[in-house]
Amino acid sequence: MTSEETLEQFNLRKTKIRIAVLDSLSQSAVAQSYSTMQNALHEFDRITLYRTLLTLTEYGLIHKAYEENGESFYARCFGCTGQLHNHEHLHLKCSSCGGVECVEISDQLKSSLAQLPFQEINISAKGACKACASA
Amino acid sequence: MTSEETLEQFNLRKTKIRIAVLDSLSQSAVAQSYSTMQNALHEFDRITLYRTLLTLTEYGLIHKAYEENGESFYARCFGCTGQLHNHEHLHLKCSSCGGVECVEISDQLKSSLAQLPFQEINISAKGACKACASA
DNA sequence: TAGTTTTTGCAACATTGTTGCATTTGTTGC
DNA sequence: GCAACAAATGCAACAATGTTGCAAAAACTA
Repeated sequence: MTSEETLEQFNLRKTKIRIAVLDSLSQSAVAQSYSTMQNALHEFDRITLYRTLLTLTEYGLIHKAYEENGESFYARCFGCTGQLHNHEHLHLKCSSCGGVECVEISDQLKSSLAQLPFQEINISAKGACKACASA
Repeated sequence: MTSEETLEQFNLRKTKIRIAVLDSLSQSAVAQSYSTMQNALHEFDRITLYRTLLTLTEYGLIHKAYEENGESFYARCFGCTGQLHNHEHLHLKCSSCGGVECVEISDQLKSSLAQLPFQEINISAKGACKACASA
């Protein structure tokens, strides 16, 4: 599904920056930081980018995958809604390239997590991402 | 062990703010945010607080337990060094009082995590902390 | 295409992170 | 306790991000 179709499905206006952000995150293997996106989308105002990220997060189209030292990394969200996120993965911050990758987790780990009496469980880790590990 | 003795053990100078920060975090059941500490320790300069947190983190006396929306929460660190942290717990952000609590995790979950080929594995969750759950 | 609603871009300000530097404080040897 | 040295503090200054208000522009609807 194209970014335009996705926005239409959620009854969101198809503006240039929303399409650009969704396109960019959809094509990216890793989650992107605010500053990275700001550089890539420098034709747009930074406040507009900020508000676009808020809106897309609110509707569950993207989510903040990782946050470190005040830097936020956003990823395209599939199978999530504004309320419920698909947490069948962990967020791996690559020690080599600095990118943030979503990694599937084992069934054993999933069942262990399912027993916890908490919501919004989030696992992050550091190591080598797929691209850097195979390089 | 008192905060003064701890600082001595690590060959760190026993300054007022270091003792105040260690005392505050040692007595606190939950991790404290930068702004909370800034308010509590307003007789000290905010840059000094910032550098104190850096130094104590570097020596493994405290650690950044949780980070959300640019707000960092610090906790007293026991059984950790600058290099290796004791990650036998998860960080629970209380939906009610906003505090961050360290919660012990099950052996099953520990063994699941031990199988992951990553370092610095960190789990955070949202729910009711001990104090708020029993209230 | 005109009218309505939403979004954008800009100004403005708050908070946090960060560095340089002069002053103050902690520590050590006498 | 005091002098001397090293380290830490407090302040100025600036960068990045977060956040709100508002007029202009763009997207949608009839």
